[in-house]
Amino acid sequence: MTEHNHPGDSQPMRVRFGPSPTGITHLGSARTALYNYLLAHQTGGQFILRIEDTDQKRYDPNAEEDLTQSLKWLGLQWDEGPDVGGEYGPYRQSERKQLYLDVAHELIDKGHAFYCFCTREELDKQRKEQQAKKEKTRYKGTCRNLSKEEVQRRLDNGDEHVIRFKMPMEGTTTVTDRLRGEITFENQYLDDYIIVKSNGLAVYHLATMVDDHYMKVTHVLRGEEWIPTFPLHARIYRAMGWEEPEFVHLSLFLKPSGKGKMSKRDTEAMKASGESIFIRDMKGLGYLPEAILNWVVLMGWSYDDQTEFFTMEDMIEKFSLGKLNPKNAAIDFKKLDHFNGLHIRNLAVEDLAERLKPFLAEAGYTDVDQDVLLAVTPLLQPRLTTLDEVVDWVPFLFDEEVTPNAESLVVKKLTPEQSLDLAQAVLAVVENAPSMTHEDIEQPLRQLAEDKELKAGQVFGLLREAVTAQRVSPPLVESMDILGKDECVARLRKAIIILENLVKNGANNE
RNA sequence: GCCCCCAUCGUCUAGGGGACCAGGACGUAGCCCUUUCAAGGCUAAGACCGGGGUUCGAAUCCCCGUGGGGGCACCA
Repeated sequence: MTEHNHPGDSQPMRVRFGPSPTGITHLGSARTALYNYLLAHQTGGQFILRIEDTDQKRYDPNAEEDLTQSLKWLGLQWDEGPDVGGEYGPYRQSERKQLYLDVAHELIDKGHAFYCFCTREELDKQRKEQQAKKEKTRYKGTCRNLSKEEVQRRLDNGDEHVIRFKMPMEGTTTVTDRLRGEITFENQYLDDYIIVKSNGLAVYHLATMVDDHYMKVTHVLRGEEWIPTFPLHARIYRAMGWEEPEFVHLSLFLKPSGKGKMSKRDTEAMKASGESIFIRDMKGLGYLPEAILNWVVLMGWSYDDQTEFFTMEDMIEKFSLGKLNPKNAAIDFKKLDHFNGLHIRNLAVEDLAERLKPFLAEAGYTDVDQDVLLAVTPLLQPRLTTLDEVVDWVPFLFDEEVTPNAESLVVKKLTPEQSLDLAQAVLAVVENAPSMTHEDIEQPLRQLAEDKELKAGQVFGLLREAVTAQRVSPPLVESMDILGKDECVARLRKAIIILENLVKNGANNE
């Protein structure tokens, strides 16, 4: 176990989030970005957004837009980045090509890197041979010790080439990860990694180290999938004589089953069941950014043995590298639902009402009455798990025509005739009440139930169907109050007609 | 196949040699509250991967197994 807190943890941290624009922003990225954001804000440092677009083949022009939209929606605004600038720009790797080349050449001059003219075909062949012989796969070193003259000759000749890092053949490389302590690799199992491609663009390994150095990044937070190439990264730093930042390799998110990382197939299966790991989808699914953040911050980090509800403010105050957990975590959407409910309940009524509007609009309720919305929102607040559920609760308030179901109007344990009779009695109570408030309506209705030797539930059940025509609804009396007495009376009359018809038809059938 | 990381309830986790017959949360079950549905309150079941050490004492430290995960590209 490493110590929990390092002396440098309270110094301003310069951290960066470096996504490659190749796909849709997902939960794993959101967590990395969040941790970075938290650290920067907690220490008064800077959160840098750097676009790592050195792979032109996989480049997706929509990815960057999706990324910035997702981060902004989550509330993770960066201090420096391609759109906002900063004194260490540019913040897009494709615009920093020369810088990487300069470092690569310096590495060559210092004897830490070399030009390689081997063709892909040769390389593939070598690799296959090694695999067939069950040997470790490592570059054979054909171009490792070419003479200066030979190199110059082939360069002048325009021969296609890459630049490789010269990894020692023997000895070990020890690197330090914040969560795991020292990790030692045997150099013989490492490789002479390509650091500049034949098109002249650096690969991740070079570009990112160069950027982190020149952008004065103090703490690198990245996924654990980078541990295998960590020795290369450390060696680049050391070869250049740069001071290494602190490296923190975060645990990976596993699919809900806990078996492996999310694959494309998994994400599609998820969508079918109304779940998604893509931030832009989660918005439409009715999740709050506050809830997503709260959920995700706890996948790999904890505060103490009790507290789990966190606002952004809480997280900024309480987050710490020392409490990070290196164990991979399976995604659990049930827990997200829980946090979403918690954060919905934590919202101010006006705020929640505003956030419900897009979902109402989606269902066709484009011009809802603001007063009605504000009146019903507190009733919905403890009942909603996701925002989209609002449409299940409010049709009775916003639909033009509300028609109760005849069968449902028949009260439990009563005949249609008795139900009709009861409905008329209920109508009388409602008509006589001065208002639809608890004080004016609840007690008379209970009295009615008592007089008729019925359970309160039977009376309220009939009334609920008549007034809302919904199987479930917000609390009845409050709902009636929102509707107003006149509307309640009208709906009750309509229900009575429906019951009368039922009784008539029932009689005919007999 | 080779290299690396990880290992506490089904899941997320607390745990830093004695405070642990292992605590919290989600989920599950039951009860209470209740006009529907929730929310809320209470309760229950549920875990230290196995084996060796070290130690008076191990969930905690070490080793070996096993299991899970990741990496082995002119992708990141």
